[in-house]
Amino acid sequence: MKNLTKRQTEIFNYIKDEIESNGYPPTRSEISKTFGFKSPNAAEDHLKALKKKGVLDLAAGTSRGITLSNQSSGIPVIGLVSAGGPILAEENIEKTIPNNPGILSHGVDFYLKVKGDSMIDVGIFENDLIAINKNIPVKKGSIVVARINDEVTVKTLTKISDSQVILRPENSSYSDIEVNPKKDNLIFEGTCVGLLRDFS
Amino acid sequence: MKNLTKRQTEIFNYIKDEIESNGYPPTRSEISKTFGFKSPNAAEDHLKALKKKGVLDLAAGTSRGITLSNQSSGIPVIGLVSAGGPILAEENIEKTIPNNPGILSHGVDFYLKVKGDSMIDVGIFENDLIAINKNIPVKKGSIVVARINDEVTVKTLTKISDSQVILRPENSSYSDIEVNPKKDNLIFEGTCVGLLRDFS
DNA sequence: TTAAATACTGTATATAATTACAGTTATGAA
DNA sequence: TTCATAACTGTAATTATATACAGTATTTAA
Repeated sequence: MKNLTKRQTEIFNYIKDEIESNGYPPTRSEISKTFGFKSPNAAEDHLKALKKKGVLDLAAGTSRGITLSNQSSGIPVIGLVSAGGPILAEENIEKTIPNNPGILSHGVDFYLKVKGDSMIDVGIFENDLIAINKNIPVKKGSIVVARINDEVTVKTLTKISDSQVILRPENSSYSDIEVNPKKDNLIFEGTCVGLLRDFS
Repeated sequence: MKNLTKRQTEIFNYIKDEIESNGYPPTRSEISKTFGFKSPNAAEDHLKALKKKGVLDLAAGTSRGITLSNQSSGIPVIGLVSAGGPILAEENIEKTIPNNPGILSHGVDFYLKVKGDSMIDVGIFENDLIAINKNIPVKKGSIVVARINDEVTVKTLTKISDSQVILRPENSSYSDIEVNPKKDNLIFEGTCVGLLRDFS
């Protein structure tokens, strides 16, 4: 998101939520009422700012003519992760796909396109898209996206302690990966909350 | 859909399309303009009829306050198929989940909840939801939903001719199923176009 | 055959909604 | 210091929108 202020983020999220739950965007006065503005122009100003920052579009003269821009409405699909930067860096985003609230039980921050066959025993195949939530605390038994010394991998987390983390490939041809979080640089990028496969 | 007339179906589909492409529902006059009505009341009447038939909801006094009802916006998830009737019969619908245009390359008519392990070698596991399109012509190599003498099954179609159809389980513990369409009652319910798995 | 439903036209009005203009106050960058 | 941005209040006007009422003609189910 393009440097939204705290307040702008609040407004933007409200609009997004309204669209999702109501099926149509809010009016200026509905926004004002929600945030306690005494003038609908406060909402108007915010909408203009959000439009200027490219996160939404406004249809002139149209009631409730607010739409989320492509940039802000889609969920990024991450292909290969380049070394160094954050996983959601621009250069890693292969495309975005529409948000699909209600299909999975958890929220999805991004999709990761699966490489290799290390998880086929749990039915995760190459080129599947796995849905990742960044905020669920990782726990034993979960399928996690981990970054070990800048290499990103998807495995089942089978042990987690201060001195030892074990990541298990779900494929009998591969061996467990043991990581010492004190020595190695281990980051959990998120937990797998779903899987999407497209037969095209 | 609850016995919509031809005209009502047209109106309903237009509203659905507008919501999908614009992000918000149309007004009475937009509907009227599209269909050539000379009075916005024609649209009003249609909306009332569609509401009465339960396919949409109207928020009173609210501009563009049209929402598709759950019934009409969701895609049915089929659990166990009872013998005799059509696969999409009311009693087979376990729940509905929101439509997700843009995620899969083909349209989805329903989801089928997978039973058993006969397709695990292609990564289709028990309780996965497979997305089914009813209208794609079935062809060799596709994963299809077939009904053989009233029993519904998901298999790979490996041979199809007038006298012999072979359905292959993707699990080495199972054997091919040979069907003679002249003797057995064989119906193809659709082609698998995607897969959805929820890790909850 | 009769009433109800369908599919509209035509008119009218209250109110919902957008949006411009004129300000105020605070903050951070040039 | 000064200007741009942010975050509002307050007022007002045009226009967008919902929606009622009164009709007409046709089709469909009881």
